[in-house]
Amino acid sequence: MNSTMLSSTKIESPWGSRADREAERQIKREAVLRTAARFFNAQGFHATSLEDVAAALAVTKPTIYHYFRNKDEILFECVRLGLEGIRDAACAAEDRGGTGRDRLEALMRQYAMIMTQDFGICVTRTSDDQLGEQSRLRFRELKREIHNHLQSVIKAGMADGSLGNGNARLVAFTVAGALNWIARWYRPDGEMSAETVAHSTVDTLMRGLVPQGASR
Amino acid sequence: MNSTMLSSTKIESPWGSRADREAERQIKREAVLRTAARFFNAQGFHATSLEDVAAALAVTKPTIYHYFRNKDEILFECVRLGLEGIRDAACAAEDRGGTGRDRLEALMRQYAMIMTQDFGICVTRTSDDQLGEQSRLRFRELKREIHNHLQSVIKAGMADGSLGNGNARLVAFTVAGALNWIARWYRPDGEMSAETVAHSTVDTLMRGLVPQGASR
DNA sequence: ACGTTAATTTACTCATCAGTATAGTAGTTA
DNA sequence: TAACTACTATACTGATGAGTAAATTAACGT
Repeated sequence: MNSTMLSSTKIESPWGSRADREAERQIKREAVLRTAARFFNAQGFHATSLEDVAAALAVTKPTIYHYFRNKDEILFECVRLGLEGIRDAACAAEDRGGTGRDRLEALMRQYAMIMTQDFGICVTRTSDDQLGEQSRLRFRELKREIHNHLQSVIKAGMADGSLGNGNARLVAFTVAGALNWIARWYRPDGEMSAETVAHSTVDTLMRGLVPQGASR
Repeated sequence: MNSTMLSSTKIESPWGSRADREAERQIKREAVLRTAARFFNAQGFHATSLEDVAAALAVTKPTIYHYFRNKDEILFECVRLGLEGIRDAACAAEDRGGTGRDRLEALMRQYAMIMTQDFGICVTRTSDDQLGEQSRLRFRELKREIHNHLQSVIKAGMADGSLGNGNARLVAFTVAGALNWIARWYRPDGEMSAETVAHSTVDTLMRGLVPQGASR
């Protein structure tokens, strides 16, 4: 390539070095988070040292500290990604129209799917005592937000008659428990696909254990 | 009291010093376990030092080591008590007669109740990476045993028609998730009694979310 | 070429906490 | 009273791991 072929003023690349760098940085941050989440899920938060994470990425610990303030921030970002995924699914479900039951079903399916993924699993396995004071508050805030969405969709369904009546708060906990628990037992390398698990779990919750149409 | 009233050979007390001591020892062991379980539940296992536990009992760390080999043994004993409670409830439910559905309902109620208590909460909050190699195996063993009981009662109900058909393994996970989750949100000082929560959660699982008698 | 900034390393510090060595005390037995 | 055992405390060791200081290299803009 001959430089005479270019005009004197160099064309600003849309992938200018500034943005490039920033993108690189984000990619690296994400890699750290994903790796960390997998370690946390496999060995637990406290049993995972940042040296483990660094080694898995073939770098050293201070490199990680170049991207994150501390271990707490890493854990929080992991659970944030998981929780925001669920929250977004909840918002999408609410906007989607249909009966309360339809919306709840969509929400639960999405929720269940996230529970089979790295950051979703991390959410269920993280208890707030593992986070620092600030993160703990935001963690609780996000969880409460999701619980409120869930509860409100359930209430809507009870109101429009598409769901049976009951204590919406308690029903929400029951649903959340069943869905969250997926993260504890599901193995991606097992026989069932995530979709099958999600579908089937939602179905069980919706229809209950007693035979359909059974008197009571 | 006059010693001449007693025959020359002293009567061996059933509360002889030997047995007395042993009983004292058990009481102290239990106090340690209960205190430890509460700390574990409130702050997490790793965030709880044995000095914390000792201080709460107004003794020092080496005293605890006089009753337990190590921290791992303490955690394991806590979860063992919780898990054996559930297992015993499962066995009792199986022996109790009635349809599969009746037995499942009894089992779930008991299970739910245990999930509102110290050692039961400890079970749900403990992940096996927190235990040593040996304890981890026994922990998993006990959990599997419970899962098997649960699954077999569900299968029995499906077979005798008192429960709707489905994938028993997956249904068992759904049930276990909803029940285990109680330990995460239930607060004894809240509005609902443990009995109410247990009853209501079981009811939701049994009847499902859709209105009864709904077509589909 | 030159200074600046991002990225990464080696080699540390520092705190925490599980677990122990050792010694002292109280009650029991002979 | 002497020896023994159970129990508890003081004062330590040792390992682990979070987080940092400082030096090094690579990349970029001017």
